Amino acid sequence: MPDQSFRKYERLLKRFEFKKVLDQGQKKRVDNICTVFWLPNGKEHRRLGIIASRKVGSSVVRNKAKRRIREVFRQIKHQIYPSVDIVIIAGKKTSFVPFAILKNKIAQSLWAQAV
RNA sequence: GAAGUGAACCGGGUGAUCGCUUUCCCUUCUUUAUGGAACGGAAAGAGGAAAGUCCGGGCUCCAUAGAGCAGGAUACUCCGUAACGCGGAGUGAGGGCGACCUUAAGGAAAGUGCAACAGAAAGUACACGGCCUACCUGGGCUCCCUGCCCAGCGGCAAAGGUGAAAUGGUGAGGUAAGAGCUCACCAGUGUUUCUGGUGACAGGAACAGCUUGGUAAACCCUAUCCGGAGCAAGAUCAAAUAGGAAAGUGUUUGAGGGCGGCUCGUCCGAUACUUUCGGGUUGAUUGCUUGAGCCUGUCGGCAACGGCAGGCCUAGAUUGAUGAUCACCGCUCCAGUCUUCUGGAGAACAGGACCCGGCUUACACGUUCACUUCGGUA
RNA sequence: UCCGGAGUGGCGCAAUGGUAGCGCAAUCGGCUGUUAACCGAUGGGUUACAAGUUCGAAUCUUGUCUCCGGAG
Repeated sequence: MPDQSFRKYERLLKRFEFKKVLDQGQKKRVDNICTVFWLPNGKEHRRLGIIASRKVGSSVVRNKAKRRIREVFRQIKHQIYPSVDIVIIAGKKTSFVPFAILKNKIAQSLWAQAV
C-alpha cells in the first residue's frame, strides 16, 4: 500500500507561489472541467495548489471542487514526476462529473507531462 | 369523505478501508531551555437556517463616554427580556360563512404645502346655471289708492351635473325664496360624570354646539431611544526598513491630536501639516471559545418567560479542515413480475471564521396534534 | 467584516404622485434595375418581485431577488 497522505508541506500556501506557477509554468486545459498549470520547483516533493473562484458557484460547490481535486491528487501523486508545483483551476463542471472520469482526465494530463 | 385554518417536529441510519483538522498520551529527533518536528494510539469534528447582514446586545479601543445643535430610529396598551424595530397577552379598525388572518394604529383645533382630468367651486368656500323680489331705489301699467310688470340694490344655498372626495341624513314646521333657523329620530364631535379594567378601551347618563373635509409611508409637531468604530477591534514578540532629503505654512500669545458633522467642555501636548523625490514591511502567538450555554425535573405565570435542584462540556480552520470507494437497512419514483420480489434512477436548501438574542429569505421525502365549514351514513 | 449604487420594449436611456415615452433595432409598405440610405406606417411593457400608504404609484414606505462597485 503506497503512502496516500496529503500533508501541509505538499501544498502551495502563499500568493507569490501561485503567481510564479501561473506566470512561468506550462498550461493545459482538461475538457472543460478544469485547467492545469505545472512548473518544476527543485524540491524533493510535489506541491499542489487549487483555485476555485466565485464563478464556479456557491461556497458548497467551491469547497466540493477543492476536495475532489485534492482526493485525485492524493491517489495519483506517485505517478507524477517528484519535484513539481501544480496549480489546478476548478471549472463549473468539476463538482458534477463522476469521480472516476475526473480522476482519469487529470491523471492523463499529468502523465503526458511527466513523459 | 372533501376543502381549509393554526401550531409543533424531522432534515436518513449502521459498519469497513484510505485521507484531512484540533486536543490528549507515548516514543524518537532537535534546541541551553521554553518550544518545534515526525511515527503510532485515543477522543472530538458544520446548520435549521451556519445564509442575507435587516435590527438588538456582549466584548475591545477611543476619556470611567460629557452638554447642546444637527442627524437617525421608533410610535394603541400592559407584560417579558441584557437589549431590540423582537416575543407574549389584550384593545380598536379591516377581511373571512367559520376555524382564523391582516394591521408603521400619536397629532390635521400649531404652521407651510399638495390634489391631474372633470367640475360653478378642491378650502379665510364659491356662485355657472338657478330660486326670490318681503325691505329699499328707478321706470312702466293704472284717474288715484290698493295692486301688477320690468330692472337694479340685494337675499338664498333647497334641486342640477362633475369627481376618489362637495360642509351631516330623513321627515315636519318655517319663509319672499331659503337655510340646524326650529323640532323629532339617527349618525358624528366636544365637555363633565358613573360603572368595569393596571391600561389601551368598553358600556351608560347629562349638557353644549350644530358640524369642524382628505393627505403627515409631504414638510412638520409631540414623546421615547441612540457617542464613534469594529476581532483585519485590541494585546505581545520577532524580523526588515527608516529614525530620510528639499520647499512652503502654522506654533508655548497653545500648533496639533484624542475615528462621522458643528459649537462648547475636558484630557494629552512640542513639534505639526501640505507638496515633491527616495525606500521598506506586511510574519508568529494571543484574542478563540464555559456561554444572557445545553438537557432533565419541579414551582410561579393565561402565555412570552422567570426561580430552584441535579447532570453535561459540545468545531476552532487561516489557499481556509467533513472527501473517495463499498456493503446492508429505511424512503420516493419508474419498469418488469404479479401481490412481494427483481432491476434502474433519485434524496432538497445549503458550509462555521469573535460570540449570543431575534427578524427575513431558501428548502426534497415526510410525521404529529388541535380546530373549522360542507356532504354522506347511523 | 463594514459601506454604497442600480434594475423601465430586443439594446441604450427619459419621465421628481396624474394617459409610460425617445433613439437604434424588428415587421410591413413606398422609392430603386437591385441593395444601402431616405420617406411613411405598425407591433412590442405585470416599469426586477411581493405587500402596503394614497382617489390614483415607475415615482412614496417596507421586505425580497439579481447585478455592479468601494474600504480595510
